[in-house]
Amino acid sequence: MARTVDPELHARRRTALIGAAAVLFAERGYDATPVAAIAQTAGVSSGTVFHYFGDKRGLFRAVFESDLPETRAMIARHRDAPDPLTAILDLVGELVTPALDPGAAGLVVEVVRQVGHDPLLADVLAEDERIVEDGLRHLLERARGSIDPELDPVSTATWVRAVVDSAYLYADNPRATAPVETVRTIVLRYLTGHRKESS
Amino acid sequence: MARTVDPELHARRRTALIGAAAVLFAERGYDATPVAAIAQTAGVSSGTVFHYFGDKRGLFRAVFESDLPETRAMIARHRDAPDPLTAILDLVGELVTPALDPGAAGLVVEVVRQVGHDPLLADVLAEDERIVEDGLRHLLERARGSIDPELDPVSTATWVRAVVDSAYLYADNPRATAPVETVRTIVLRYLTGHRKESS
DNA sequence: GTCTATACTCGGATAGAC
DNA sequence: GTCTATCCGAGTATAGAC
Repeated sequence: MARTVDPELHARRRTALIGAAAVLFAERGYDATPVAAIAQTAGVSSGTVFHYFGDKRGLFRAVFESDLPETRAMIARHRDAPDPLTAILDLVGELVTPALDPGAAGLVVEVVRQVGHDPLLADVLAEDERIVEDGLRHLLERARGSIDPELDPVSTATWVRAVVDSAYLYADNPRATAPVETVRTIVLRYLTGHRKESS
Repeated sequence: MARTVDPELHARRRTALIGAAAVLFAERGYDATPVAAIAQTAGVSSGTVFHYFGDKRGLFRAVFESDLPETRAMIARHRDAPDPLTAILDLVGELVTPALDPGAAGLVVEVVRQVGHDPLLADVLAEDERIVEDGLRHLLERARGSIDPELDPVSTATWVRAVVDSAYLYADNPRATAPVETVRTIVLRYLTGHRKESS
């Protein structure tokens, strides 16, 4: 045995690296970002990166693994809210908010690029999707009374997620104004707009 | 002057190549598809591909350039329809329909991957977006009376397009059932659902 | 550093147009 | 019959995998 590292320092370095990786991968793209640049931004040596994450791919994956706990917490927070429809809208708002980050669009592109090359990354993303979709489905079932009864909770949960994702796709489109408010409105009207149905 | 080729044969070869390229790029991805495989599928030699499209990138681009005229025609067809709201919904339906194609999801991924590497491809896609968004904006302005008056035509046209694109993003998701009908419903309710607004 | 796979080139062959 | 745009496909240079 040798030196045991301060676990708090360890965690701080991890988050620093993940943060730097998210920014640089988003700005310059995965291939064009040397691991050394990320290490330097985070203030550690490039060897440390490999020690923490195994390889460059693992670092990229960690960016998304790191929000799994947050996603879980977010879903848990809304799961048992008194008004399920309001909970769905608040959840949707929270899900869209990170799309306001300037790097969001860049990261989306890199995810699409990399997911085909890294099955483990695909697993991480699938897990994230599962968590969100389960939470939405549960809330949709609870909201049965206040939303369109024709909407099947399973496919509707997927479509709500689809609309949320479109905000990420359009994150750098200047005409896609007020994403949080707009996506909330679209989802609210989709779920409740079963009155005035023509055509 | 010398040998002028039968223009019909020329066009047939072009479409055959574009069709084969669309299928193979969607199935195997851009990098993993040799030009020779596309040439063989289309029944021409690999040299002909370069003769027609310049380089591999140009062939990929041609897949999307080739539906610019169709997009223009589609927009023109709906532009002066008597009922603008119905026209918007029909247009949305037509825009989503190609997402039913088995290759749609694969092609979307490849577009996202390639667009950063090919400014000319970006131009083609931007032109397609411009055509669709102009058409939608025009119809939204005409529909002023029958839709939510708070909706700004410019940003709403973009958001409608965003919802349409989400159907492509989710084209291979088995839970995203009935994309044409669902996207039509989402858009209809978004545009007209200004009654029951709570939260 | 080696080696495979493949994007692209190029000289020659072909098949109309005149 | 000649001339040349078009097409073919083997060859080459090279980028990426291991």
